[in-house]
Order: sequence, then structure tokens, then C-alpha cells
Amino acid sequence: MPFEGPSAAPVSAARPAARASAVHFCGLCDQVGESERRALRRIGLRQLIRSGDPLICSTAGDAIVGSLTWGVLAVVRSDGSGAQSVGLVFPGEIVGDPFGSPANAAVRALTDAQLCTFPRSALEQVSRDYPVVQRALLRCALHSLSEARRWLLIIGRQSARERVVAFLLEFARRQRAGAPSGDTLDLPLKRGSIGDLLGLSIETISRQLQGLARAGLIALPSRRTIELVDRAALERLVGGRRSTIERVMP
Amino acid sequence: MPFEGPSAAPVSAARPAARASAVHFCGLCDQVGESERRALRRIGLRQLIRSGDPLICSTAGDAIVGSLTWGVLAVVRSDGSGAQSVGLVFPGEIVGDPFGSPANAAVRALTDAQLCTFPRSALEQVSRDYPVVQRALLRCALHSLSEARRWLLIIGRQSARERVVAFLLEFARRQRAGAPSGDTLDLPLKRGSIGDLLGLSIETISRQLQGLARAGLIALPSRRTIELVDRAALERLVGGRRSTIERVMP
DNA sequence: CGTTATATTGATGAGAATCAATTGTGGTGG
DNA sequence: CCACCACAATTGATTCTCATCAATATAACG
Repeated sequence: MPFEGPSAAPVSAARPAARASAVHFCGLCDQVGESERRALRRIGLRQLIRSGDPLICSTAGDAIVGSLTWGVLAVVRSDGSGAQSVGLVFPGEIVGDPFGSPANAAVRALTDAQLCTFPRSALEQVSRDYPVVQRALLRCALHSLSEARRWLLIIGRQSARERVVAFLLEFARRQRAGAPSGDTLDLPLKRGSIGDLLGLSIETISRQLQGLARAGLIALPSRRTIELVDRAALERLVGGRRSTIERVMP
Repeated sequence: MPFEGPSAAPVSAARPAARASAVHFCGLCDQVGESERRALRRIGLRQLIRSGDPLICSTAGDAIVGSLTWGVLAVVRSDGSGAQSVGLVFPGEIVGDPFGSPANAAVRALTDAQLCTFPRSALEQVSRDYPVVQRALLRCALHSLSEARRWLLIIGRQSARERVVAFLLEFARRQRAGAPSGDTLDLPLKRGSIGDLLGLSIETISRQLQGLARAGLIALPSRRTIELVDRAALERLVGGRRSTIERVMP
């Protein structure tokens, strides 16, 4: 347990809001100029979340919008029969609906995580004063949409094997911002969560991983570590389909 | 064939850009004031598209963004082995990526359709001058994201029966803006397209529809018409799962 | 009225869910 | 340090759903 503070403890937002190393193109604070950043810092709050904890998405009746600086989050739908993930959030991406009603957001931390949170209304004011912020938000939304579409393609028609491989490559891709050229994934998900995400059962995930390992395409040194041994072969497995991924908006 | 003009024929953009009846909250021209609307009208072009035609997403190297006024579009990914839809576009929603590279968008009309198209760069200029436009774009993007997440939930874990029912209800919901309280759907999709959208085969779609009809939940008066006879029962079929749909953004 | 797309229906098989049992992995306290 | 426990992961056996192949049937259309 890397964190010693209480979970989701607010921390004074004194420093610049983003670490240069762990963010990619979609960060909120990284797409804007110095003055906007100051304004954001003024209303932002730095939060630490412990793995497994839910993100509190509203404070005092006001929804919040968060910009993840490190860690991985999952967007989940929790109905009676267990939770289903519908997406992941990686560093640099944002979570929470700048317009939506508060309270019906469900986000859970898959790893210990850190994010800057902004009260919805305050953020709105800032984005009125600084159009660039508005622009950054739009970019983020479009990015998330693109990722959601990506998942749709994977979930839609692929076999279990293809889904698992796609997941691994996807995870490697999105995580790479933090750990460059990593052929060793440190998966923060347990099998069940992967299953949720891919629409497969725990057992199927396990079997597929073992199968891939037996085929020599990956290695499973520890329970939560996966090595991409033969990345080329893995990409060939999902290859035929990845040709024209589109960055469309509707 | 309702349209006589050539497909995708540009039409002079003389009138106000939206018909009041067929749009809902996410229209581009309907969320902004009069002056913004004038600016948009100046750069917009009205286009008619024939059912089945692809939307040309770039003109002269510049991508376009379109705001659908009526009809239904599908966002498709077309790889070697046939097309797969990843989403529908209903009146009032927009299509095309305001930031993305041109040319790799794939959108096809499912019905005859009409939309206002804007050159990407011109739209960007307008949204710089009028922050409200930027805001409207963000709203649209978030709306689309929400819909994409919805699909993810449906496609993710549901059985064929549930998916088909969910599709019908979803379609009824989204189409209702045009035809209020419609328990009679005029499906512009052929079975194959539904299959694409739901990740099911043509035959399965057919079987499920027939099954629902035999159970008395729907009626199939004609090939492209579906009546929701027992909407309550239909909603019960997908019900358990729809509880906490979330409008989240990450 | 033939011709071509589209839809329905049936038979079969592959793949994944499910049920059930076992094996690992940490964590705790005796 | 080891026994013990709760939890995660693996493995096997079985069932069931859906894709696939194949054969009509029904429109749609010139």
C-alpha cells in the first residue's frame, strides 16, 4: 500500500498541476497556457485515491470534473448483478461530466491514483473566461469518444482470444505514456475486472491468458504481470481489423 | 426514392439551419443565439444524402463537421471483412471530428438524410469568435460519448434477445424527437445493419424478431415496420440492467 | 414475369458461459 | 515459523447460445 494518507484525502494544490512525464496529449492542464493554468490551479484540488476506492463525484451538491495525473481508473456501471466496466481512464484523461447531473457517475480506482479535481461550476466559470480551457475540454471529450468507439469495435464482433489480445495491446499503448516501450505490463486489474471490460467470464480470461502463454506469445511471471513476448504475433492476431479505426465524432 | 437531386448535392443555405420539430437538445444551431446562428449559416452548407450513400467527410483537404437535421446515419468501420457499425446518428446530433485528421471518417446514410456541413477550419474560427459555439460542440461530444457508453453496456454482456430489445427501445427513444409517442417504428435499417450494430448475425436478428413477434411483444406488419405492442414487457426484458446508466465523461 | 436483393427457417458445430472442484497467494494470529 | 483462512486464479466437465452453412420464401424492380 504505497499511500499512507487517508483515502481520497484532499491535498493542497500548491505545485503546477501536472508532471510532465506521465501525461499525454489529452491532459487538461497541459493544453493550456500559463495564465489559464494559474486559474485552474486556483480552483483545483489535488486528490489521492486508493486502489479500489470509488471516486466521490460530487461535493456539496456540485459535481466535479477530474483530470487524472497518474494511476488508472475504471468507469463502471453498477447494477444489482455486479459491476460492469465500460471504459478505462489513463493519465492525462479526464473524468466526470462537465454538464451532467451530479451523483450518477461511477468511477473506481484500479490502482492508487492521483488527480486534480475541479468543482463543476467553478470550472465552467473558468472555461467561460478562458476559451482555451473550453477547447481543451472538447479535445478530451473527443478523445474519450474515440476510445469508447475503439472498445465497441473490440467488444462487438471479436472472439475471446482477439479481445484479450486487443486488451493487452490497448493497455500497453495507453500506459506507455508513463513507462516507455514497456513490453512488461503491470496490470492493475484482476481477472474479473478484465472480464467485465471485455464482456467475458473470469474463466475465459484465465484460459485465454494461459493459452497465449502456452503459445509463447506472452509470459505470466506473476499474477499481475504480463510480458508481451512476441508483440508482432499478437498484433497479427488482431491485425486484420485494425486498419481503419476512425476518429469520428457523431 | 424521395429525393430527385443528385446524391450529396449542396443546396444553398438560405433558410434558418434547423427545423424546430425534428431536433432535440443536442443540435448545433439550436443551442446558440441569433448572432451565432448567423455566423454558422454563413459558413454552412446544406447537404442532402441518399440512403446508402457515404458522407464525404473532407472537401479540398479540409475535414467537415455536419449537423444532422433529419434522417439517420451510421458510423461505420470498414475493414477488409465487411463493415461494422459503431453508432447511429440521429437528428440534432453532429458527425465528424472538429480536430481529427480528415479522410478517415466513415459515415453512411441509413435513410435519406439532410445535414448542415461546416468546413472544419471555418467552424474553428467561428467557435473562437463565439464561445457559445464551442460550448455547444462540447455538449454534442459529451452526448455522443454518453450514447457510445450506452451501446457498450448493451453490446457488452447482453444476450441476443436482450440486445435486440434494447435496440428497439433505444431506437424508439432517439427517434421520438421526430415522431412523438411512436410505438410504431419505421426502421430504416435492414437486418444486416442491425446485426452489425449489435454484433449479431443476420439470421439471429431475424430469429429474435420473429420470436418476439410470436410472443406477442412486437408486431411486424411490414418488412421495415415494427410495432412495440407490449412496451412494458419489453422494458422488463432489459430492465434489470438499465438502472444506473451513467452520464460520465472520462 | 423473370431476376436480384432481402428475409425467414432449419440443421449443425464451435465457442463461451456456467457449474464445480482444485490450486495457488497473501495475510493473520497463534 | 507455521497453520489457517479468505480470496484469486486455474482447470475440468457440461450446457447453451449463437454463428455458420444451406435451403427456401418473399419482396422489390426492371
